Amino acid sequence: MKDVAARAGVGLKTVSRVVNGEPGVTPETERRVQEAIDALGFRRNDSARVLRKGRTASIGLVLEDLADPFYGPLSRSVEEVARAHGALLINGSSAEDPEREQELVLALCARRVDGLVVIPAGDDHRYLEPELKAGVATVFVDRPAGHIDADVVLSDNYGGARGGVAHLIAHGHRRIGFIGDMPRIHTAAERLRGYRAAMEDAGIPVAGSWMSLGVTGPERVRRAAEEMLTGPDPVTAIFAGNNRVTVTVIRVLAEQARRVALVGFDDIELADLLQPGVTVVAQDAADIGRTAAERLFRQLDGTLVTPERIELPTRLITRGSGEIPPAD
Amino acid sequence: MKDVAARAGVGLKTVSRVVNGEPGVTPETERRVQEAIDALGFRRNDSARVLRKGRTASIGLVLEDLADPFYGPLSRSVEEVARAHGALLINGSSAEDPEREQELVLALCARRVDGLVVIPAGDDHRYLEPELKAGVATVFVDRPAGHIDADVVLSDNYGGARGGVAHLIAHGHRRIGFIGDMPRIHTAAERLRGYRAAMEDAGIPVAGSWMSLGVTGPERVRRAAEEMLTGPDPVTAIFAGNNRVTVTVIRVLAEQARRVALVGFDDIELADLLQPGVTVVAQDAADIGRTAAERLFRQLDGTLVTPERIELPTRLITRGSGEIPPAD
DNA sequence: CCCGAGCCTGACAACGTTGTCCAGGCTCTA
DNA sequence: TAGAGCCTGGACAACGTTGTCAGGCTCGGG
Repeated sequence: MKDVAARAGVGLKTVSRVVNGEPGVTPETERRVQEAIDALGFRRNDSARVLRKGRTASIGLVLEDLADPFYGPLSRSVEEVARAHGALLINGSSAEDPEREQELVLALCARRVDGLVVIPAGDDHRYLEPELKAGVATVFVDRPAGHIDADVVLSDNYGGARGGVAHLIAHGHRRIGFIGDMPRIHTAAERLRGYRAAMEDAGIPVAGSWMSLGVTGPERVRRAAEEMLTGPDPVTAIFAGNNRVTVTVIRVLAEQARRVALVGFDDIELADLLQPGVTVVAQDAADIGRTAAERLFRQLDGTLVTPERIELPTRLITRGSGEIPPAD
Repeated sequence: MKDVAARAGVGLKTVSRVVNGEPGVTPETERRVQEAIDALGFRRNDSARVLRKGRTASIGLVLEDLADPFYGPLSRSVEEVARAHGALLINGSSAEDPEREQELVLALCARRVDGLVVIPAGDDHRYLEPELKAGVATVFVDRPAGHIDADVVLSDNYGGARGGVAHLIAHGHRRIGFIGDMPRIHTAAERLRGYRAAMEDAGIPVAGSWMSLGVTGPERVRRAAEEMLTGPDPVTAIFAGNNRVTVTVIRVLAEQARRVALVGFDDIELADLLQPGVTVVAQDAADIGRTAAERLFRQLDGTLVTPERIELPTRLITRGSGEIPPAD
């Protein structure tokens, strides 16, 4: 900028004015400055700008895994909202590791992002307290924050799972299996709670062998599914706790002789083209992201003060697999 | 930092030393400083640090659409490499709009990212020349840069498409349709070229009605597919130019009475579970991202100087749909 | 002709950090 | 015991930008 000023024969501040489109510059002067800028290939240094102004016009997004199809649309919708507010998006994957989450979040805070959208991996977020006090807007997504009071936007995991399992029960099933993630993950716990509630509503006692918790990785899901299908009290239907589980269960069921019903939590692409189509409890990732990001910017506006918990409804999409009657 | 220094009763520089783990501080002093840091919830301001040091330890990733399943694994692998180098990832979607691409890239340059990974939307990147000269490491991905000399990492689109079409020809097809994106997109053009080459290799003249170019959006793809299936010279097989096209074509074919062969470019999830399984020419998005990011950091190291074009091989995965014989 | 109002413009400090340099106190050796 | 050398700690400038403020200019009215 110094160079530009020198070349245009004007003061530093005048260049700054031109660069920022501030008023009070003669067209002639502006032309000279613009010319110098082009000639020198000058680009404003936003780091210095941030240092001076205090706002970075960027928000951080910490999620579990960018490669997971659930987070693609979510990131995208957060990005769109950010863009509408002139902000950039910095994002990182925690890989479901609390320590990595904290490391990422603090790195983002050190960058002085204006706000944070966090899909928590850990369950204690007290480390964020100084940042919150310092004015970093924060919205948690998909799972609530631990030990601090903060905005959270999530799906109705409990209600969705309950509805999905009730759907299976309505189609005559009583021996229904549940395969889900580690219950320390909030969504997994809530979906399990929904499963139990639906079973209890119908007065069906749940056998321990019907529930497989903390199961991750295709091989373990496969083993869990096979066990509940061939065990002493074999299930006639399976409720899959998330999209990764659903996919593996589909593979397992395709190998089975008897027809087993399936309802999965989270929609998956092409679910309607499979034979049978996969019935799912769908959540709208884009909507979740948009809602969270909008709340974030309202926090920044000052429009929003009190932390709130926003639960978005899920939708049961029937496509065939959930309507298969029990085979016993 | 000033406050911390005051509270600990030491000089500014000493705090800086503690924060950065520099040697030359007595354990006792360090303890006092650490205590003050904790008490005040101090976090180093990286903007100021960047301003002083010149490096931001962040890289920008500009892609077409974060929500596209092809880019999820790509982003993730870029992120992993960045993480290994202690850098954060800022990313944005160009939505296939050249202007938005430029806007994003320049915003990232203004942030002084150390490097850029760009999946180009436009075909003229001369606007980047001053930045390149200023030392911003840049790697293009998936498509080459326009009018500038820069690193590019991409799949062998030509060879992959040619192989995929040859596969159909080997199974007896002669009337093979091609549905692809706008030929101004490099990948689309290359795949089209591969299609033509395979047809020519087999001595098959291509009817104009077999090629549908610049087709985007499910409705238009659907119409294109239906036209080439029911037209005057109906095709017995379709080569789909990208994953979005493939998905729509699958839907259309599922509604057809006669069996039509299909090979798609890009793998899609659950392709093996469909009836029939979908034969695809797969590219390894994670590998592409990793290769690009590694080149980027080698540019930053100074290990790499001359721009290069790196073509990664594709892989034909046969699952059934591409092995259907012609139905006429 | 003088004065005040209004418009451009530029000098300067400040944002928070780090690199450079120097001072003071200490230990060790001759 | 004096001098050399090391270790610790601090003062200061600089990174590139912007907010503040004041100076100089023009113009119109009295």
